[in-house]
Amino acid sequence: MRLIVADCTVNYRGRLDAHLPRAHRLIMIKADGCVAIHSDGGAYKPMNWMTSPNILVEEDDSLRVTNNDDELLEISIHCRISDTNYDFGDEPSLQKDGVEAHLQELLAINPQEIQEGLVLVKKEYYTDIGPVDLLCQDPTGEYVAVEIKRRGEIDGVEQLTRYLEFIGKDPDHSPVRGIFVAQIIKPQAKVLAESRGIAAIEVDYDHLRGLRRPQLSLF
Amino acid sequence: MRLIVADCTVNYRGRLDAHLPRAHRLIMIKADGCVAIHSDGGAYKPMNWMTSPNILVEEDDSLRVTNNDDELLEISIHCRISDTNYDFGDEPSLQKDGVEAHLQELLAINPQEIQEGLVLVKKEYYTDIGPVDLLCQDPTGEYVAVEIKRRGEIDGVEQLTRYLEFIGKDPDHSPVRGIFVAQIIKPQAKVLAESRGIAAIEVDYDHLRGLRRPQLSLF
DNA sequence: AGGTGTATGTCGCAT
DNA sequence: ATGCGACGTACACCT
Repeated sequence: MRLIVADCTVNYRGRLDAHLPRAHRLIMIKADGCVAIHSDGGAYKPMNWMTSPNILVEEDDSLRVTNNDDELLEISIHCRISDTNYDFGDEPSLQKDGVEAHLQELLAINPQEIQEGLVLVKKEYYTDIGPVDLLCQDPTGEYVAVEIKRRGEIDGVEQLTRYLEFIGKDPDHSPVRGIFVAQIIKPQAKVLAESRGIAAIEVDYDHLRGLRRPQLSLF
Repeated sequence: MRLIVADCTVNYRGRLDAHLPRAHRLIMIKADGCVAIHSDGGAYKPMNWMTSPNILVEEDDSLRVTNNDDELLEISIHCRISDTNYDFGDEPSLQKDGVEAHLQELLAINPQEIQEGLVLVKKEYYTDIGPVDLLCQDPTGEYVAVEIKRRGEIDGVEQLTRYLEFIGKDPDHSPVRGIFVAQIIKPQAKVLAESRGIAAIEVDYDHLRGLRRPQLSLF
């Protein structure tokens, strides 16, 4: 990783045009070639950048970065304050846990936690318009499309509505009803869902995590 | 801006749990207090971070960053390779051109560029479910809701559909039809829009920028 | 504080 | 390559 601290002016031309007037900034060039320009405030994200792959042409007083989408990042360096290079070696992989995927797994194993009697037919059921999180059947044999979110908002209801519209046209899986599942569901999303005949159900992640395997039926 | 290059281990606990095994990385602490941990590859964005405002507690061999949402970023420093601090002074503001807001302004001045005879009623017409980009009227007096995107995709059509549904219920602005405007509209979005009776119209930003004022009518 | 929309969103996965 | 959904999305702006 190369870190250049410099007094510089920056222009970007591509998906939009952007101009950074002259000031002191950090220019970060990573091993994969991506370039980012950070100011000292505002946000953790850079003010300007160019992702990899790209072509970097360096001169004494400038860096010109281009990619194959005709985007251009041009850095004029008025004064170089520092310019250091570090070898970081290998990066061991980042480990993450606890996102929607996990919630989906837990509910796939325990669909009865969504609604009494639900049985899983297919996890990640791929339709032409996108994947349905869980396709289930209820005790009457009716199909149930389940959309799972960490936080339930309006766009999730829209998404499930599209799936229901699509699956409803498929005679093999029709009739079908929808259930919108999330840890927390916003009032608007709840209203929209119910106005469309979609059940909105909140589930507790910690409770689900406690269930290692399907609950044994008492009957 | 403070830049620490160090051999470190990182843990984040909050909206998810994440763990970064021991390796060499850059720790960036900006003037506003936000903290970001960058590896040397992958992307311009940090592997882990904590936005401002937060509370940073520093010890010889660790940084502990917490915020008021009970999120925790914990950096154990095994070996400090460098630790430097820079004063960047003021950051003059970033200037951007070509974002949706500009497209919206240009079309608000020249609604006839969307469709012959359109007249602007209100820019950013706020409804209870969100702002409609442009509310216009056509020569017959019918209301026209215009949704503007840089790139036209399905979610934009959904958005406009919600607005139309809502405005349609308002006797003062009913009947209403919709127009979906973008520089480029994806085929699926075009199909979805037209299946809902919404016109999908592509406009040229550079052409619009050339029109400083409304075109004079020839008639 | 909460809701909604934008972003040079980025990223990953399936088709 | 394109389509689609998730993201610790972050962020600005309006009610």
